[in-house]
Amino acid sequence: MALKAVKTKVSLADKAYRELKHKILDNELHSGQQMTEAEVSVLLNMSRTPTREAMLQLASEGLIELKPRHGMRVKPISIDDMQEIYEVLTGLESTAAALCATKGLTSEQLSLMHDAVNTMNETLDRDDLTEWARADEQFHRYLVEFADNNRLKHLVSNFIEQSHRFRMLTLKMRPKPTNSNKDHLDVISAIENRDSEKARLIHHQHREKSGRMLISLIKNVGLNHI
Amino acid sequence: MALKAVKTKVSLADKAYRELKHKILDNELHSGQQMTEAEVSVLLNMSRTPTREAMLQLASEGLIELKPRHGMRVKPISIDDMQEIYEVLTGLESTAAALCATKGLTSEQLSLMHDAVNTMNETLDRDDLTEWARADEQFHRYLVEFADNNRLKHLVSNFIEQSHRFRMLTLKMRPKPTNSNKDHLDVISAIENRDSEKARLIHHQHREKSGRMLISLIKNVGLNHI
DNA sequence: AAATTTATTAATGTATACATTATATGATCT
DNA sequence: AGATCATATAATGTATACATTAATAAATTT
Repeated sequence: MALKAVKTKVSLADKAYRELKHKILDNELHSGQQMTEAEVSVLLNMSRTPTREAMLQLASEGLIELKPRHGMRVKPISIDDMQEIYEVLTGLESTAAALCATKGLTSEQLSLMHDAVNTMNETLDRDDLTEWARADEQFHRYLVEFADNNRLKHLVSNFIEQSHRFRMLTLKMRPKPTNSNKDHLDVISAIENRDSEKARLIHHQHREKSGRMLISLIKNVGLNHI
Repeated sequence: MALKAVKTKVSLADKAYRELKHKILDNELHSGQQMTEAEVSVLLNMSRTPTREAMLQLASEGLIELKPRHGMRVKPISIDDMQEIYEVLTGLESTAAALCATKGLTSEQLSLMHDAVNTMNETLDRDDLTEWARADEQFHRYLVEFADNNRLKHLVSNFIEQSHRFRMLTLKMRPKPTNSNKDHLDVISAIENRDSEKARLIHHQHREKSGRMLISLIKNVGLNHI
């Protein structure tokens, strides 16, 4: 039996969206950097139409801003922006934690969350902060995915992306996150016990605290924007 | 001195977006109704390009879904969708209530909220449910606006829009909302007392209860979608 | 009559052309 | 040198043309 190549047709607009987003999140396109539609279409090697659609989408997601006759600009994130982003993200994830406790999780789901906590411990032990951050984000994404609310999941994903650059910037500046996992385990425990208020509260305090710390780190370095 | 006409240049894409949105929210375009790009461009009397941009935006906001070669479809809202929407909306608005209490409101802001409550009482007294709903929504929008977080405000606005059709559908089916304003006043009081947990909790229970009621009303009529 | 195959049509995604006009540049004046 | 005005240019928003191909209709086979 001949093996057929699986061919998923990706539109150019979708390709443009993904590539631009990747360049922004990985700092290949810097904060404040401007590009006209024509420049973006040259960069991505396609006509203006799909790049324009991609840019409109990224603008609605808050990663870039569009200025007529000046094209797109990678949105600098001010301290106020960070504050806003964290307030929303904290509220959304706490809602997810509460929903997990209300709806209940399977043992497989709980196991995955424990795995993420274990990975965080291991990566901390060997001082691998990048991998720690990955496992941390994975834990948070599980929390939201298992809340079983697709709209919530997409919202949180967008806010995690918006916060990506300042989380990565501060990763090497912050104290080693040795207490993080106590909160994570307490949240898991509250979920297991179906205590939605406790799950919500613990996670809320956890997120609020880390948001405050990130913001003060950035302020202490004298940055107004990133 | 000659009076100059104030001219704000609105793009056709923006015009298309607003008109389509208006038609959906006011049920001029019915749930499940399909239109190809060409049909929409005839309806709106413009070329496909701006209508396409408008449709992409409305799709990302969840009011329509796009299906290649079939165009757009006004998104029917299932019971599950309603549940999701209310879970998110409840979480977001509760976050706003808590933020209002944390940040504190001016006496003007508090006065506006009291005005909305008074309007609700008056409209209830004369059995004007449509105006009551307007005042109710106004109260909720104040809550979010005064939380002073632009991202949160836009999110809530989008979810209020998504919930608009089923709120309007159930408006005449629901019991007269005689207890609503006790909750509203309690929230205002908690905000005045700078008690963020209490503001959050009261509002959360309030929203959760009304969400459950709306959903059960729709189920009792035997509808799976609206 | 139902199932399968073939041909045709039309819908989208993209590229390109065009019109409008904001912005940059250059010239002139103070 | 700085301010103002005029002009040219280029960026966007829109319309239109084109290529691809999914979906539908028609023809053929069972």
